[in-house]
Parts: sequence; structure tokens; C-alpha cells
Amino acid sequence: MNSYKNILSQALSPLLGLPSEEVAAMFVTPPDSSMGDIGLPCFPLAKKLQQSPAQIASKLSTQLELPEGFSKISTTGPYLNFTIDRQKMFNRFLAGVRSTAKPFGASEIGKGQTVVMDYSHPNIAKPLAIHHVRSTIIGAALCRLYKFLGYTVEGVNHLGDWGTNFGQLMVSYKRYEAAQPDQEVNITRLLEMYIQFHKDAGNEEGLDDQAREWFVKLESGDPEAVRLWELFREESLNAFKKLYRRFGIEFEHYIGESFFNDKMEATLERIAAKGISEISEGALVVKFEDDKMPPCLLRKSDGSTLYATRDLAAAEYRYERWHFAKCLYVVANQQELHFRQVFGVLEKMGYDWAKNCEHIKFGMLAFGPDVFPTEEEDDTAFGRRTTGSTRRGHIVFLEEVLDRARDKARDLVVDNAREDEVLQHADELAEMIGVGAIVFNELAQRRVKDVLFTWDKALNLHGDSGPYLQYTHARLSSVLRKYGKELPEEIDYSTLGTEAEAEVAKAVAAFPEIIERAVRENEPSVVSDYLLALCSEFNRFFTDKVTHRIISDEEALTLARVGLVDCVRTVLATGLGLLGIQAPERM
RNA sequence: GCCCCCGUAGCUCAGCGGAUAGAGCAUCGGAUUUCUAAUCCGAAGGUCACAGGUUCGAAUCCUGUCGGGGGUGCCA
Repeated sequence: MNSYKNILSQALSPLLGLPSEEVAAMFVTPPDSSMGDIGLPCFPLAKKLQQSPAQIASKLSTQLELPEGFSKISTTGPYLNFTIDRQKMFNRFLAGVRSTAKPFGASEIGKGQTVVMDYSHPNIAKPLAIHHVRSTIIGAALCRLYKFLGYTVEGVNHLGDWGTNFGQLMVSYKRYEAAQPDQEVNITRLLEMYIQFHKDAGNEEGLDDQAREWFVKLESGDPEAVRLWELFREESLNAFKKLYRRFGIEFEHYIGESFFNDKMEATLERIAAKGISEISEGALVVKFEDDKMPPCLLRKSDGSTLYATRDLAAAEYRYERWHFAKCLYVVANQQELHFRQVFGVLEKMGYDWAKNCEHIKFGMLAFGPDVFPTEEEDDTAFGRRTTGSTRRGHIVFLEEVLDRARDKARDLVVDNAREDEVLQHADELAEMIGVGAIVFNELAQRRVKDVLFTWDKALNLHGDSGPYLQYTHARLSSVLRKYGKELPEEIDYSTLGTEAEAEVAKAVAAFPEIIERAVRENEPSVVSDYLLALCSEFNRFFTDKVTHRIISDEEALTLARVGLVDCVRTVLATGLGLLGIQAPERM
């Protein structure tokens, strides 16, 4: 589409006396393709040319020679509309889509640049829950998108693996161990211990003090405390990785908060050396001019460091190690101020790369009445973010969500199977579809919006959903199987020509721009939205079996249509892959 | 008090400066001898929270109001 706009803007530029870039920025898409494929609103030209927009449009339509690649110039009131030559359009739009050499839509514009993606960052000793999943799924999708554009991506899992809460766990563990010495520790047990501690601490004096003592032991390197810390961390990590695998996610790095324990002093010294920190009310802070922002606390009056201190040390470390072009923090809205402060301190420290750090924020998760009938109080005890009352055990576990989705998908797979192949792979398919539904549900909305989690919506397998995209992929694959023959590398699409085909081809051709926009806005929902539109366009085409019989006696037309099917399939598979959703061949 | 985000169809959401504001769910009605009906077509459903402003043109940009959520120096 861009190349068509280039042709037009160059043809129009001398007539309008405007640079072609300016003309190119004026184009719009007509509401209905029967009006044309590219439109030019003539309103802004009225003043300059001293004529009414409608007059300008009609004058231009007669003055302008039909540019190469177009079949019609028309006007609708003040709009000058151009229709692309259908015969030539298909070969232009679909060239390279099926290329095996370079995936369609991929590019090298990010070559040589590194993007650090901080995402997921769960807390040790707490199972992954549905409210962690947004950061995980959005972050992973962004990683894939950046890689697709040639960037080097360093995905970092900034684990919440340090804090006074470890002392609490140790107190609880010691009691628990005495009662059941042979029981293994896994994440479920860890959570029980955490809940137990808070239950006990409510009734027993001195338990909090014991927890503090254990944490002091841990900080001073006491062997038993360190052993327990490592045990808790290891077991938690095992549980996290099991779920990441179901999403097909692998982190380049697990670098938790604890990693920065011995690096914060140096960071604080560098800050002090810049003369931007001061003591206020006993604490070490960095203040901001005009009190635009509350000061950033770096050290408590008792000498211990804070969350921001750790993130500052981490930012320095990341830049030192990777010299990133961008450092993106996929973290909930709630921490907006925290990141503004951290980035503000980095800027005051004189790091010019501070401007390349960005908080990729996303909305809160609320539970619908089919999940929890009453609202639970928030728990921000530790971690990059938490919602839901973990302490009291009110939490929706991610594993449960995935299992329920998978089971529901399995029923549907078995009910609808029309091939033995499908039944034989029912379990695999159910997993693909169930997980696909959950992932899509997370990516279907713009990040900043709060999300209402309901079982009904998350487990939706119809309509605008992951399974709808997967089903379309299966149908496309089925057509290719039915065709049965190997498709040649080069296909002549010029026998295509119906409007439905044109719409499908236009949708296919839009893919690269969609990817660029998704990356520019750090917004995976741009892709999910697009894929729905693409599938909707194809399904409309596909349902019309009378005029759009794909496999027919007409050889050239059949080849062109099967080729178009393969183009859609390719783009859909690529898009789904970028979102982290598998594309089944049958279902 | 101050700061940030969000108010679009009954519900969940797209659209974020251009032509008649679009999907899905739910409701109602249709389409299957024929490449997968987990699909498709149609009907119904909207003072785009409100009020000003900018503009040839505003759901979209600016200001204010109201409503919802979040944050706000010793949690993360």
C-alpha cells in the first residue's frame, strides 16, 4: 500500500505545489472500497488554492493522468479517490508473502540494537497467578516482535527473590519441618507456609521479631538461612518454568533482586558523588525540582535500601552489560510513580540513556463475580506487583486457569472432531487451544485498560478469540491439503479480481505495517486486532462457496486462489507465533 | 490536597484529526448435497460521561467538571 501512496504523492506533488511527503501524510482510507482504495480529502487545500474542496477534487481528477498501477480516479464530494488496478494489484500485494528466504513482515531495522525487556518478575514462594500473567504474556509478545524486526532482545526476569518476607517463610518452615521432617518443599507448600505465618502472627507475640532475625541472618550470610533461601528460590523457579513452558516462553536471564544486594552501595556512592542526594527526615532521598514529584527514597533511616535503590542498580548494570537502545519495564500501572522517580534519578545522574528507559504499563486486573463473589482486599506485600489477597489464600492460580481452559477445549475438540487425526491428537490440540484462548484474551485489549477477568470471557472459544484464529488457520491448512499439490515458489495472481479477493489481499499486505506499529507503540493488541480482521475477511470469502470456489477446474484461477490461501495462512501463522499462540493444522 | 490512567451499544472492547462510529458476547431471524457451521449473512441496539475551546472538520487534540480505578518519603 505504501508504494501506491508513493506513486500518488509524487504525481500529486507538482499539481498541489506541496512536497510529496506532505501529500503522503494526507491520504485516508475510504469507508467503502467501492469508492476507492486510497482517498485524498481536499479540505486543507481550499485556503491555498482559493477554491472549494469539491472543486479542487473534481479539478484534480481531470488534471491528473491515471498513475501507473491505478484503474480509476473518482470524486465523492470533497474527496479525490483512487482505485488500484485489480489485475496488477494482486501480484504487487502478494509478492514475497510466501517467501521462505525471509519471513513476510520481518526486517532488519533493529539490527545492532539491543532491547532489554523486564517482564514477568514473579515473587519467590508465590505460585504464578492470573494477575502475573499480563506482564508475562505482554512482555513475551513484545520480545518476539522486537526480534522479528531484527533487534537483539535480552528478556530479563527480575525475580522478587529478596526481602523480609523470607524471614517469615523461614519461621514458618522451621515449625513445619519439625512437624513433618520428610515432606518435600514445593511452591504450594511455600504458599501454605506464607499464609500460615500471617495467621500465626496475628495471634502470637514475637513472631514478627523472629522473622526479622531470620532475615538479618540471611543478610549476614548465615549458612542455614542461605540454604533455605536457595531451596525456596529453586523450588519456586521450577514451578515458574513449568508454566513458562506451557506458554513457550524462555527467558534469556533470571536476574533477581538479590543479585543487586552487593551492587547498591556503589550506586549510592555514584549518586552521592553527583551531589543530587540528601538526608531528609533521617532518610537518604533524591528530590526533584519544583516538587513535581515526591522525592525518591533510596535508604531508610535504619540504613536499609529500598525498591528504587535496587532498580537504579539494576538499570546501571543493564546498561553497562548490554548498552541497550531501549530498556522496557513491563509492569502494572500502579508503579507509574516509582518508574518516573527511578528514571528521573537516572537523568539527574547524567545518564543520557535514561531517556531510553520506558515503563510499559498496563491496567489492573479485576475479578468478575463468577470468580470471586465479593471483592478481596489488595495485597502489595512484595513483588513488582500483586493483586488479590495472597495472604489469605484468595488467589486464582495460573495453572488452574490453563487447566480449565484446556479441559473445556478438549470437550469441544472431541465433540467437533470430523477426522480421526483430530481425535488422536485431542490432548495436544486441547492444550494448544486452551492456552491460546488465555493468551489471546490477555493480548486482545490495549495494555492500559483495566481487565475484567471472568471465566466466561477467558474460556471463550468462539467469536473474537484465540481459537477463532486457530480454527481459521486449520481451515486454511485443510484447503492446502485438499489441493494436494506442491505450490510453486512464484505464483501469478493476476487471474484474481473479485472484491472479496481484493479485500483479503489488502489485509495480507498490511501485515508489515501492523508489525511496525505494534513495536512503535509497544502494543501487541495491534497485532491481535489485525489478525481478527484478517480472519474475518478470509472467512467471509471462504463461506461464499459459489463465486469463490477455491479448487476448481480452472487451473490458473485455482493456483492463484490456493496461493492466496497460502498467503493468508502464512501471515496468520506468523502473527499467531509472534503473539505466542500455536497454529494447528487441523482442529 | 496533589499526580497518573480510564469513561464509546445491555455486557466486554476496537476506532485516537477526515466521508454513514465498528466487532464479539447476549437477543431475534436466516445460511450446511459441495474446499472444516469453533463459520458466515441479516435485524435490533449509540445525545462516543458532561460543558466549553482549537479546527474547514473532533469519539479522537486542549481546558474544566463529574464518575471509576491507581498512586502519593522510610512496602514492593
